[in-house]
Amino acid sequence: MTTTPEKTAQRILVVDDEPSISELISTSLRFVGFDVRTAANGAEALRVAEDFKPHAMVLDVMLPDLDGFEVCKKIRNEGVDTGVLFLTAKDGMEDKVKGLTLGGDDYMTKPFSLEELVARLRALLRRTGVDHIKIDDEKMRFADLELDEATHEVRRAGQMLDLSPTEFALLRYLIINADRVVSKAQILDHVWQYDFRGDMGIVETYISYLRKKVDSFDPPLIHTVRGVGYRLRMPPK
Amino acid sequence: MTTTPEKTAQRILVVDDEPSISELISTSLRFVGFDVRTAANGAEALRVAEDFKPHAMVLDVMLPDLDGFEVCKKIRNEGVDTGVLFLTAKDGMEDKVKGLTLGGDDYMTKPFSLEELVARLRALLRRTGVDHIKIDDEKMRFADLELDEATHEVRRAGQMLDLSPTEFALLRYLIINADRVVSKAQILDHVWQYDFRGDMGIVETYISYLRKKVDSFDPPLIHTVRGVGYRLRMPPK
DNA sequence: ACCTGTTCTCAGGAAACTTTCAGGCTGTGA
DNA sequence: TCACAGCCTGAAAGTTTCCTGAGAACAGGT
Repeated sequence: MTTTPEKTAQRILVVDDEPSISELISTSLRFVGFDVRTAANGAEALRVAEDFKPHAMVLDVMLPDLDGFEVCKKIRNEGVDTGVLFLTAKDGMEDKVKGLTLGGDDYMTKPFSLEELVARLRALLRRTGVDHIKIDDEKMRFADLELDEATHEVRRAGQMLDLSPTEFALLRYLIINADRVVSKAQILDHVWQYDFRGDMGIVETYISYLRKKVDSFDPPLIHTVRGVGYRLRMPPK
Repeated sequence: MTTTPEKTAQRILVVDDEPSISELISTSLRFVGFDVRTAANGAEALRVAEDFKPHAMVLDVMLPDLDGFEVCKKIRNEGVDTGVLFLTAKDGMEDKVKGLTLGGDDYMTKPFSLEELVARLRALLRRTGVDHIKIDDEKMRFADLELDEATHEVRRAGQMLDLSPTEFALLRYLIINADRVVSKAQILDHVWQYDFRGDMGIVETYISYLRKKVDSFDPPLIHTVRGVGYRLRMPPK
């Protein structure tokens, strides 16, 4: 996708009281090019939002002081026009959040995968339209590979491939990082849910699956960099 | 949310004293492209209407100061020519509303589904005819499927199908989002009433019903995308 | 009150997907 | 060239998701 470093990085405010989660999210978002700031509670969020004027927020529903909805409402009342991606534990809370997905906001239940988070956040920004910033359309491409978020279709050389959800997420991650080497640990962190406690063998397994489907064509695009990780690229001719 | 004030967006005034409802409605309407303003009571509604000149209003019958009919009457006396979609709780009121809802106006009882609200509002605008604004016609199509908003009739390959209201709404939602994957959560949010507390199993059930009726033909159009949602599409040839 | 069509819950089973594991292969450094 | 760590891949077990039938609950009309 060659995400050229945007002139005006989009500003994201991350609000979560668990430092580990908060940090996990913010480093990921920075990594993919957002301008991130964090807050650990509602009051701080309000303060930060005031002059940071985020384009979007990642907002835990359950905060020590206010709840996420309050925070959201207050910030908007302050005139900050921002989309919100709510985070919620996988419990009853889900219901409460549902209605909000209509306005263009969105929500995810914990635990989630970081890829998923980024994908949703991008979709959200696209909808809530900060239109002076160039937003990539829903299709990602690399070489003769084409991956469509909206339809979940993947093609190679025009031919449709049938991928499972995990395969899809893995390929998306590779495309995002096209031409760069990504380690198995990175892949695990971004494609799997953040609390996954399995071994990295599973990445190998999925790379193998992907190769069978994606690289049954010529030339192969998924390359192993021994001792380091994997890399998506055109082979030098 | 941003929604850069479109040149020709139709203006809707939402009047409801419950902020949560008001917000739910207005964000939804903005999301589908209307230019929305809100008011929390009759007096404010009059004030806003005066210079906003809405093409239509969504108006709660029960307001803290005036009742919805009064508001409606006064606004029209001011010379603002606007259709009205009344909202009413599901109680005795219904009959009264029915009687008073003449002309091109319409009403719905709470809770409603947001898709329904949008559909009705569009129908209303069509009737009260702001005809310099281009309006989509009442029939939606996808492949050999044909769905008529006005008559609530559905055909596949020219043959009439008999769908229940929920089935109809679900199919409409799928057609609106033809070719894109929609998650069960999205479906639930848009097709079911906003306070529905059930689980997503019901979506599966209704998809199953729809398939029996709609996809007893060839080719099947309703496809499941495992782990993601459903998608209406022509199968690849 | 009764019938009818509709909505919703539930549970079994089928299928798809994920994860683990182990044996074999390969590249690299000694 | 050998040995070994790193990698690949098939197979099987484990888990999740989806489909569908059956029936309870409900509403509207007669």
